[in-house]
Amino acid sequence: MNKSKDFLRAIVDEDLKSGKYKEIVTRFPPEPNGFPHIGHAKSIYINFGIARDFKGHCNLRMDDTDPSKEDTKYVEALKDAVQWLGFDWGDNLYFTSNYFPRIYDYAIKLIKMGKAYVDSLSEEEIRLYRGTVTEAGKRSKYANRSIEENLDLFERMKNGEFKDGEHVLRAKIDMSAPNMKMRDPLLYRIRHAHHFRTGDDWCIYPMYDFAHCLSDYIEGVSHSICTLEFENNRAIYDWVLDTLKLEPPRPYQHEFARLGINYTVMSKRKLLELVEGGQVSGWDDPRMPTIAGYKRRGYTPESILNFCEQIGIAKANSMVDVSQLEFCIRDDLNKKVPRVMCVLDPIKVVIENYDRYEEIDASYYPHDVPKEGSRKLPFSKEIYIERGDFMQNPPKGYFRLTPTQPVRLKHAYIISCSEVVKDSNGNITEIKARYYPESKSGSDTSGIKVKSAIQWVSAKEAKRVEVRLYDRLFLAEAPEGVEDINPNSLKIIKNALVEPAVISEKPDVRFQFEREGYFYADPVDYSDEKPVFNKIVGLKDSWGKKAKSVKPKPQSKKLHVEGEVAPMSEVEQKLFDNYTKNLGLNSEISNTLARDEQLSHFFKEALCEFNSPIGIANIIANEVARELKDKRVDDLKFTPKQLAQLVKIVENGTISNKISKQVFEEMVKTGENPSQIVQTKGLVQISDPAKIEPIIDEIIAKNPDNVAKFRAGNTKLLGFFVGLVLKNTGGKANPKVVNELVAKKLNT
RNA sequence: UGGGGUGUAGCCAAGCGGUAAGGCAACUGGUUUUGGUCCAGUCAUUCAGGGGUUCGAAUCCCUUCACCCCAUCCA
Repeated sequence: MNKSKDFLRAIVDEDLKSGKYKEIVTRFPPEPNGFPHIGHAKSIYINFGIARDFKGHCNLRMDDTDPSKEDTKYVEALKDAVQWLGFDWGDNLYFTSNYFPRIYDYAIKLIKMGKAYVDSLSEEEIRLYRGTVTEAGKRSKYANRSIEENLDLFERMKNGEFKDGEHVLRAKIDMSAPNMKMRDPLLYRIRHAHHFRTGDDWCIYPMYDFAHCLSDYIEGVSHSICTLEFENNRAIYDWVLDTLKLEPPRPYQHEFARLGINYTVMSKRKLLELVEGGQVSGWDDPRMPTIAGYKRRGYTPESILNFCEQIGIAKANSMVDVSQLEFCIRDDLNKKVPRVMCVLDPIKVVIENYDRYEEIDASYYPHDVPKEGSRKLPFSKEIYIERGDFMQNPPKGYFRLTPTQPVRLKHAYIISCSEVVKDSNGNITEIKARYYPESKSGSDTSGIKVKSAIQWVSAKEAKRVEVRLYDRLFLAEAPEGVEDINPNSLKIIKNALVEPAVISEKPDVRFQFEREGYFYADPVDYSDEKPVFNKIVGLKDSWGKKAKSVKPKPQSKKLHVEGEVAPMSEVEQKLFDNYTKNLGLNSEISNTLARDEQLSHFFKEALCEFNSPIGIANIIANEVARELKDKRVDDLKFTPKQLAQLVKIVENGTISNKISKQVFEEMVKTGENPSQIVQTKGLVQISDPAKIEPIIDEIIAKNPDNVAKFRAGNTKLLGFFVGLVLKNTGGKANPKVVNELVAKKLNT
């Protein structure tokens, strides 16, 4: 119930409450230049999910401002992905190219405002003029063209009078801005290319930074959610919208960390490399982290959505473990999918004492899956079992068939091994076995206990199928490129054997091959003549894990280097010395104050009002410093004098230190006098034990569990009780007194 | 290096001055005709490091460190 919201939802919630927006509008804005991957799924889930949760809507917008890379086939793939994941954009499918005329008009407006100019520097020069991260850039000599000239040139750019690269339109912002993105960003470039939607109507195209914010605005988007690498672009986003003085409400950009999953790559470039290099069969290769890949592999949309839900949304760059995804698909399929039997690596078993043929009625689902359904399972003298399910010299803990250990054939009888037939090389070619007639599944009266039940298929009735086993595409946890590729990521088994029910089923159905994993009929290569199954994911395998030796993970202890602190100036040093030697401040506080001119000045003034250096210094170095982080002293609503008064009433015991923070907050907001605030809010400290004790008694009575825990030695809980008492008194109880009383009462 | 961000367990991730949520992974044990599922339990004396403020700090202040993003006429 009390589920915590992610930071984006918290922002949306706030914006709705404050009345900033009437309706929440988000958008999923991919560039149609490649196939969507699971990172897009996260973005889709966030944008459509937030819209759904707040009863707004989400637009699907193709960000098609670069005609050289985009294509209709990608817009189809993108639409497919959104639909497959179960989201609906309704009528809200848009293209940035729809807005080209309006974006052009906005550009004209900027030119007329003197905020944009046509630059005729070469590409090379523009880069040079931009400067570097540490050096300011310099403005182009074309920046001071007249508005008329700019208008004329821009129109002629649009009319196709110039070649690619001859001119660009740039925003006139600041060539020395510390944010590189703000150094007169390009707004339009000339590109004589055929656009897949607007054809040859345009030969100038807006850049992302100009088109995106305006498209959002045009569509009435409220929250423009994108990934972290656009943080620096937010300044332009705001600049364009603000400079144009567009009628509110306008959209704001918020960034989250893109999805990374280990043992795979997620960038379009690297994905394309795999496709073009032939490392995979295409964008929909079941090993690809593309939506098309997962779809073909047999992942369900529910499992992907659930994965997106589980990984959360935050701003920390992170890499999610694939096992989290694998859990999601197993978890989903476990509840849904029929169990059938398949033998991947067959070895023949001849049941010497069985000469009949029967069809066993076998349930598709285990007892714990509440679904109905069964099929006829043919059983006969000759069957196949998995080669790995028999061992002549088994290790300890082996549960399957051995010369001395019987095993159950799932849904059928218990058998035991009577003879092992080998070829001249010593390889096992056949197992002779005997069955126990009274051990039939469901009516077992044999009394034989087995440790395991294994899958099998009847030799005559079994069907041959191709099974494709997939492993991770890369060997490295954070692969760089093809050099890290896993050469064994695909293993094809041409002649696996399945029970007949498997291929009589209709396509697009998933199975669990019992004890093996989940499988999906390949939607591309499957045919009646040649059935092909993709392994979606294996079952958890605690035996296989145990059998393999587990490698211990090396744990490195974090080492830390102490960095160098910048030296103080002479003035600062003098102040510092004065603070420590004459006023008795500790070095940390002295340091903070001495190094900040605003703080030291504030301190000096406050001291004139009330001479308590330590008290005043503490609150300035802590609380005032916080307020001054994004403000200047002149913008503060309270004065040094008022601050000194605050310290005074703390020191004379009128209010507690805790309450002083509350009073301070109020001073920040209103600039009122501290004593006034204390009076109107009734914040005077309660130190009388007689008033506090009954509250403590009540709380102790209400929390017997925690009292017991405390008495059992969990002394951390003292804070819990103190907190409750303080909460109960509105923070007014004297915490020192409360601490003492609580400790006393709990210990008796 | 200037600017913008981020550091909570092996991996994600809540937390916003008062008992360190949850999921994955891992590990016990139980159930089981899947070595699956399910169930019960274990798994952070501590939040990148160091200091400070406070009765009390993952949360506030100072400082150091590490990592990511920005110098495409890509998005």
